[in-house]
Amino acid sequence: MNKKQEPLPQTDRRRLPWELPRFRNWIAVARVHQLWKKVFGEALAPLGIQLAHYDVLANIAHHPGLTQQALAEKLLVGRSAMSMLLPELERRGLIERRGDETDRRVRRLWLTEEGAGLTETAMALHVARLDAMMTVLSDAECDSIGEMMRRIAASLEGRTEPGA
Amino acid sequence: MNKKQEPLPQTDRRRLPWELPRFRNWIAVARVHQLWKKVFGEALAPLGIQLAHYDVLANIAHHPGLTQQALAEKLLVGRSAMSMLLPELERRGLIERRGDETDRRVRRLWLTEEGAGLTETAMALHVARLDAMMTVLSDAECDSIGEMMRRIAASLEGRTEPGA
DNA sequence: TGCTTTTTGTTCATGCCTGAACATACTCGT
DNA sequence: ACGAGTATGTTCAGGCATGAACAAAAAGCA
Repeated sequence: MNKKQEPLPQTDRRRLPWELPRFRNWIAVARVHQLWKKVFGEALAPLGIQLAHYDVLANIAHHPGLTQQALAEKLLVGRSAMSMLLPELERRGLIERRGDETDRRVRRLWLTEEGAGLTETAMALHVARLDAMMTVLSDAECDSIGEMMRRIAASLEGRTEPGA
Repeated sequence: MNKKQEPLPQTDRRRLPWELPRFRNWIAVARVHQLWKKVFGEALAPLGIQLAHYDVLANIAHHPGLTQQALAEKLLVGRSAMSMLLPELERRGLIERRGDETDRRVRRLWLTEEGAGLTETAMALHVARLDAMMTVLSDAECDSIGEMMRRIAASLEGRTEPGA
């Protein structure tokens, strides 16, 4: 209507939320998480596994014998994702799936010896990279982030403190 | 070798990093971000768009006329992702791609009137949801998260402070 | 000017994830 | 013991991402 090169007045920049603190701060969180996934994913490549594989292996290491369902919940993905991912890890000899003896529906997950070794290496790498990333924070700052994030997670999952 | 039900001694839990503060704290960050994507993605569904679409629209609103390349960098994705996503948004009449007059390689991105309206609605929803999520934080806490995250992002991107 | 290098965007094969539909197996009430 | 309801895992079609190969256009340089 008015100018030719800029077809619309476009959204009024002063109305945009980029200047709201909460908005800007959240953008920073999202950006860091995305960057981290990129960086750590690349660091993991020499080990021959990907981020999704690592998450699976690390969780089995932490909770040996857990079911596919429980693993999917921990990873915040659907069960079908596990049905597609796990056979590959099993084929590579990193994990073992064996049926539960009392409930023949479930398949419980265990690391093989090779899988446990790889997982330990990968987790050491994980910790090293995290330490490197967090050199810009003091221990207290890092802890305060964790504490606040756990508070937010509780609120997001609907489980607000019983006292409220 | 030893027991039958648990084939391996499994990784020694005391050696696992889940008890390291930095590890645990980072897990919380990752979890919150994933939860948020789930929650906000569902909130966006009634508007007929998905998270990836919203990110595109909001960034065009913030930087009207930016190129596909610049947009991809802001979103931390490859250029090809834009080549596949944008035609759909264009077909739905939400954005407009027009060639630059002086550089005939680039295609600059603009919101249509309809796209601008939808984006404004979606961003209002975004802000509302963020406010709801962050009620468990004080303004100062929220700001401190943002400040620390920007510090981490700078370190991750390799651009440490010139003073160091 | 003319050649090489770089930049921008597209296409294609591939991969992980989703959500619905399904088969199997357990559970609970009667 | 039986049947309805529920839970676990698998399959499949579809969607968004990647990364390499490609075409077109611009920029650098002799």
